[in-house]
Amino acid sequence: MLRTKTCGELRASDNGQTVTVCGWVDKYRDHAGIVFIDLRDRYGKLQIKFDLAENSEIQQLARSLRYEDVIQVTGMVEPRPAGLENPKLATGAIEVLAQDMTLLNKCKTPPFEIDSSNLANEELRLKYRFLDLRRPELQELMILRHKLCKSTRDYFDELGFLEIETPIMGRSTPEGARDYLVPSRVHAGMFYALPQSPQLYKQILMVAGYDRYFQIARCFRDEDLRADRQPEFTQIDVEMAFVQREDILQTIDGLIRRMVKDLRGEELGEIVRLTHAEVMERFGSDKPDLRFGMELHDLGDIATACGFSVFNSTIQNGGRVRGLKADGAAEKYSRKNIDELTEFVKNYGAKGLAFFRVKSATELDSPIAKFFSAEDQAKIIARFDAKQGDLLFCVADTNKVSSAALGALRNRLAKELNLYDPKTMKVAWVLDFPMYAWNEEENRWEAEHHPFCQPVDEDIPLFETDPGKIRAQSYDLVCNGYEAASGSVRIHDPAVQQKVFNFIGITPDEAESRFGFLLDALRYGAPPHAGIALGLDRWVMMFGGSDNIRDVIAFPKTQKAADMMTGAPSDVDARQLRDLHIKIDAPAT
RNA sequence: GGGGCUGUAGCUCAAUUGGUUAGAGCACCGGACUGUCGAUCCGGAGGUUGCGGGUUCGAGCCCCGUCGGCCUCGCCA
Repeated sequence: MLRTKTCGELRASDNGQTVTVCGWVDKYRDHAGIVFIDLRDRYGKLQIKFDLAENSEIQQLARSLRYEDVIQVTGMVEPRPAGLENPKLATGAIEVLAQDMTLLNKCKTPPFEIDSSNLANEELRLKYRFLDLRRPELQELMILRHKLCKSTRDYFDELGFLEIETPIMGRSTPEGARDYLVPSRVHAGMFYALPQSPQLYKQILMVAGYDRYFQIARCFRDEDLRADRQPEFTQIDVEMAFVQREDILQTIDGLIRRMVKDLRGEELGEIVRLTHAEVMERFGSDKPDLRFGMELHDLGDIATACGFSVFNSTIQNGGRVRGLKADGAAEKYSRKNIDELTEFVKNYGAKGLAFFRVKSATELDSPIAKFFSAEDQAKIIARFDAKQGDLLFCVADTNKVSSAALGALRNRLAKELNLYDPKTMKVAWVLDFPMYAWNEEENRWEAEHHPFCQPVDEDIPLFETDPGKIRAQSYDLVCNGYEAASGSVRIHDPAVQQKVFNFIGITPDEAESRFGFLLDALRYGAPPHAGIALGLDRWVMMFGGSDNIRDVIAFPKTQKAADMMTGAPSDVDARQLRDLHIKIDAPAT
């Protein structure tokens, strides 16, 4: 070992010890006769003192140190003079008087300063990820991620789960996200697909008798990125046999409580259970942020009879008029601000955004107030339980658009109005998702969750009459506006599975060719089983208070799925392509 | 595929209505300084304004194209 102590662990009780520490020069303060170096490693920072009177050779070397040089220092732990302790540092009560120093490696002048208070642009930081990862804030997130994995493994191990790895190179199956493909050298023209999730493997593990499985599994989806989506990401993947929905919910409740306990030392509050229909109605989103209220209200009855043609025609056409209330925000939002919000909701398909400032307990102030009778104005105010100074927003549109627009508006307003403490976590289950959704473009029914999800038994007759009403035995766990986990009871009857494939337009031949191995497995004594997968990266974000998934992944990709550090993806040798029987047919640039 | 924001010194930013030699802080280099901790003080060097075209007497600023980054809609069983 090149060191006897780390930079974060020395305290006043270590006074008098001779120690050897290693680390990076975080700061240097050169006073000629005395030089201070703040030495940094991932455990903390430590002040090293170089005193001319003690050793002039080391002193001269110390004066040449620059940011991010790597040094090894041997010296004596000393108390700092009274009044000169640094309360900002855990090691601030002491310093190390250097007796010997080795410059282990010089650092080129860094392209940006390792300083979270003045961040360089992200593109540059991603290119020099090895420098950005030195920031204590990112190191904290990596540590948090490790702890979350450890907590997960401990929890499942204690419950008798087995962590089993599944292949990265698998078979491409239809449905779902676009696959990342790996060409086969041995089988010309054939491809492996990277897993979008280990879904089929874990179900087959259930058939194989591994009734409690989990895996911290890398997943790949070739779709466009978002602030919370990377092309490769990590799931805590779970599956259990001989269980019902309730068993999964309770098992995962336990996991979340364990994580909160282990990472924050806190007891998590209630994990409420809501239905999909309820959250769409109350929050306009299937992943509502429950840290604040600001629920949606329906104005359909008032809209039908009011004098505002936009409202009553929307209702006549089968649409909805709904709205939400921003408490006391009437004066906080100028007409210009509201115009911006109007543009904002247009992104979600809304044609406009009606607003009312509440003038009194019975009167509204708005460009469209004249279309509403005194009676209607009072009704609207009562519906929102509004008071003077509140600001009301309404969207008149299809059910889907009004939900999307108001759901997004709700999140935006809450953020702007600081309606919640970003550190709190509000976790809830969303149950009873619809099983299928009609795909307008492809003119067919599509699985909302995935094709292996078991319908609610009593809804099965609806296949013949009203498939859109069939509820799935699926469940999402939402936290702070993120979809944090998603799962379902699976189909274990091959006949039901065949029926579902058929319903979503996969012919028996196709099902047999694409999913034959699963159907076959189901025919060989498949136990009833259910499972779920948690988005590990998102949980780290939530625990770490980050709103950017790149912060919680050591080597993330940019929005165009590129790695700025390594330059991936890249072209390859002609030889490699020849081996893989591949000819490039890219559009000319 | 669509919408929005963005690119000026190594970094973070500024630069009036299109107008002189594109500035500041930090970093870097040199010097001073024995108790600093965002050290301080003095001095210096540092620019293809992402790239390509256009308009103009004159472009960091306007126009067209292009490349990269970020947010977002679609997409993400």
